Amino acid sequence: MVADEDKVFKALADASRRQLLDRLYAKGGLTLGELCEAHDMSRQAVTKHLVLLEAANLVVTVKRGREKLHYLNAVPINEIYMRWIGKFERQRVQALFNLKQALKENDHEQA
Amino acid sequence: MVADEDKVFKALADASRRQLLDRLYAKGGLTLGELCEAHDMSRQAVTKHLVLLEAANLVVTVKRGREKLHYLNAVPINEIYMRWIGKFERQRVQALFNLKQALKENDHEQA
DNA sequence: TTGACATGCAACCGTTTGGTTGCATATATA
DNA sequence: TATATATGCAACCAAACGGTTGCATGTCAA
Repeated sequence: MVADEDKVFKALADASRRQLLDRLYAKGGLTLGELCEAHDMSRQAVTKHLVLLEAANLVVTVKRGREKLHYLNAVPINEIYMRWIGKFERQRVQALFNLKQALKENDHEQA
Repeated sequence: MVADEDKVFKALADASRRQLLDRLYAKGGLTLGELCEAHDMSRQAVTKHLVLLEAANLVVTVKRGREKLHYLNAVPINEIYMRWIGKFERQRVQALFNLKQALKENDHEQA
């Protein structure tokens, strides 16, 4: 589970891969060739990115004849949100308050 | 803005850095030394991680004497959620539906 | 069957990353 | 002032990353 989480974070760490997800968000079922068209790199580079996205379960594929259709799977993103980002988000206002409070206390200590 | 987004994603890509954020979430105002205690690496390694977290604006620091106090800043996480993850999250159910639909259509084509 | 098309696999390569060690600097305290 | 403590800076290194090129495999269509 934690290993999967790490895969997802690492998969999201690259701008090209986030772009691929954006494209699959806009339109599912694209082939490798179609995904390559919009990216300024070799087909093999795109393939490598897609392999990582698949490993992180962010992309699901279906083979149709000699083509491979790609679909976005947002579930892992949801999971990360639920068990990680949401925690910070829910505490955002509180954390800001704590920070300001700490800075204020620090001011007093230095004064 | 996009460059910042990239910094945040890259900062979150490392498990050690996420751990540091977790610790600062649990308790703010920790010094570098205190942050090092729980991690099985050299102080300088932790420093490097904190530098990246600061550059991504995920951690804010205050110097107090010879100590440096670290605080979590969840704002960038919130921004990423707002303008990136939320998009996918909102479409999650719809995307699953689309995927199933596509698989069904694919079945029909192959049959 | 033959040729074109879509994808897969593997070797290679420069750069970035995550870590180390050694030394320098700044601050607190006896 | 002298010494211990907390942090900063820089050089170095192995491994991972993001990309390339070349070739192999599988599938459609004439």
